[in-house]
Amino acid sequence: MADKKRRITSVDVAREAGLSRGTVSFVLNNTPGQSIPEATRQRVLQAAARLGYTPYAPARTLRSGRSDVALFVLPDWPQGPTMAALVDRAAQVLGEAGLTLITHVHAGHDDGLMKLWSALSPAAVFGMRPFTGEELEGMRRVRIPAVLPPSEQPGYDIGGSLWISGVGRLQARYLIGKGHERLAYVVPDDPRLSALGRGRAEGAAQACAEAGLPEPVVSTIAMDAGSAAEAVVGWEATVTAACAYNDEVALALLAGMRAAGSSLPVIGADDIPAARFAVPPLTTVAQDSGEIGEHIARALLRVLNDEDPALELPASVIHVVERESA
Amino acid sequence: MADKKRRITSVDVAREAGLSRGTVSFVLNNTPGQSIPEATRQRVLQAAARLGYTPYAPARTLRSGRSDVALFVLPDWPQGPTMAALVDRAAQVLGEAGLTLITHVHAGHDDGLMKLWSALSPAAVFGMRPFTGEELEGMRRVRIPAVLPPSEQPGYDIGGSLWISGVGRLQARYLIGKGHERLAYVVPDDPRLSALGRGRAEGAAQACAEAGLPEPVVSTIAMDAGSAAEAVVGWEATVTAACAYNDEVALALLAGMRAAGSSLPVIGADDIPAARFAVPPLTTVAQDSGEIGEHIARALLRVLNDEDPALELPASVIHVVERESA
DNA sequence: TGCCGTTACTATCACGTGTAACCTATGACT
DNA sequence: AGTCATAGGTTACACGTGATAGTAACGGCA
Repeated sequence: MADKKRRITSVDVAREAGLSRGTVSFVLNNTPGQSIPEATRQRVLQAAARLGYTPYAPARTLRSGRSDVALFVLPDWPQGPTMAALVDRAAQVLGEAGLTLITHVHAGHDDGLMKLWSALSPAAVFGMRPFTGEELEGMRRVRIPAVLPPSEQPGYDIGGSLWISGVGRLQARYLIGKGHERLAYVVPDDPRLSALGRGRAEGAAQACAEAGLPEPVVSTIAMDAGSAAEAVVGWEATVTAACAYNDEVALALLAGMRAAGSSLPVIGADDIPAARFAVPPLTTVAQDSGEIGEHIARALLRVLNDEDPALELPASVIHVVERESA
Repeated sequence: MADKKRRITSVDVAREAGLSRGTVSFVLNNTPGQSIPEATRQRVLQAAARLGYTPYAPARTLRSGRSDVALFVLPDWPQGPTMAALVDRAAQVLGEAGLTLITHVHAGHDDGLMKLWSALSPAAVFGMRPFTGEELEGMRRVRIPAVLPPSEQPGYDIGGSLWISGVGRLQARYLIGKGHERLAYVVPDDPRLSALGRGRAEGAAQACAEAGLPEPVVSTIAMDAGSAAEAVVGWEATVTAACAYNDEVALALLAGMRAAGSSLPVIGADDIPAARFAVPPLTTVAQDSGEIGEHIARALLRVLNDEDPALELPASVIHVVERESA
């Protein structure tokens, strides 16, 4: 076999079928407005199958100006199963529309994103984190058809506020509904999470304001029981319940309270698998990440069709999972 | 602005600089064997910067036959921070070599991988899970230069055995070192995890055999405390300590033992953040995922240079984190 | 018969890039 | 003065594909 050398192109298929390359292309793309007898069509299809022909994406993209990959830019903070389910479902929906979903974790410690666009020239990009002005400018330059950063981009807030401040709001409302009036909001000291942490804390603050209550005390902790215990002790008797930025922080908080000998209601966020096994089992705000993923995918597809992307994400995609910690 | 219409090509840069496109290309790629005076070089560079020129990847790939994206195929089972750190580090190493790392979670419920190769035509592919024969055949067809599935491919076992059976072996050895002679190995009932679960259980079995002990009892549990309690009760008094497939299973097991009123030593795997906050804090096997990521990246690069990829992964990348659960 | 319309194709261009081949002054050397 | 090497470029081709324009054969119809 001359295997190692050349890739199989549509020219090979044409030769094998005894037809011209144009005809092959018409058949393989079922180009509308062409009349092709069934016999010829089969001849092409079988020749292609026999040779194992696969169209070469770069050439196709170059010619048509449209690639069929969609790109999700993920932030580098730790991603749980929530995000995985979201991406999985989005991939499924986009796949039905002929798009392949790719994810890229971008740590932000370099200008990798620029390279990424030029390396992929994706048909659509969605950012799980807001893009910087510089990044947006770069995308504008290479004319990427669809951009949907969560929030911060007016008109493009695909429910970003729901994931972020919405979660905080729901946590606070739940505790307020249980009769608590002085809340704490606990965020981790990981700088990568600070933006998101602030956003959720603000959501909680809004809920408090709506209920005519004072703002929550915001405490930053390191991810160990000692640091959490310090924070708990610092609240003295003023705080009666705490929201955690996510379940891991909530677990740290529970550990801290065990160490400090205190015991306050705690509500987490994300419903990680470990939450149900905590002591006590953790009450938390869960997201229907599959639905969110589908939602994002559909919005991307609408943007690709030059339609209005702004779909409202139903509030039902986040809800409280009540266990015993609050 | 005629913004929306055309993308900026090297022709535009050439016109702006008052030179031919060839010269522009030579400068931008600093092609060796060309003599270009500094003045001209600057003229080109500044023109490119002024216009915000970015080379168009599909065209470049088409011409050169070599794309600069590397692809990690991730399995669809839940990925923790371990995998994230691995990918992040690998992306960094590959980035230094001019490659952009892309990840794709493949649920396996379709033929998406085929599409993926044709959509990306990556320079290199690494699979976090073994590939099927069909998939390998597809890759061979489109002539993807590098393939490094973990294990199962002779000569391509880039330490796969270390992550899989190696972890199980280390868990069992630790418990054996503590004087236990009858072990259980607990795997989750998630079918996506069964292959990996079996692999780790086999590692534990090997360690037992080496120590002249009977095989571990393998128990499959659903991820809730009730199911875990059942398994624990089923062991009666024969089992004196348990290895868990991962930390989440270990946490379930601890919850199950609380429910069943028993208390056996348990060792987990992966060292997720929640492990240190468990009751009791979880002893577990941690992996230095950054180092593993770097390792994989370097192996990929070697394969791209037609060198031998087989690097030994040092055993030090996995180690026991001793806490109180075992 | 002459003209038209349809069928079933083929020939050709364009996409943007990398690079081998070619071209033209300018000195240097015999 | 003639030859030649070299710096400093320019031209032309190839990569594989999608689509548009063209063309030969053929049937229908006046």
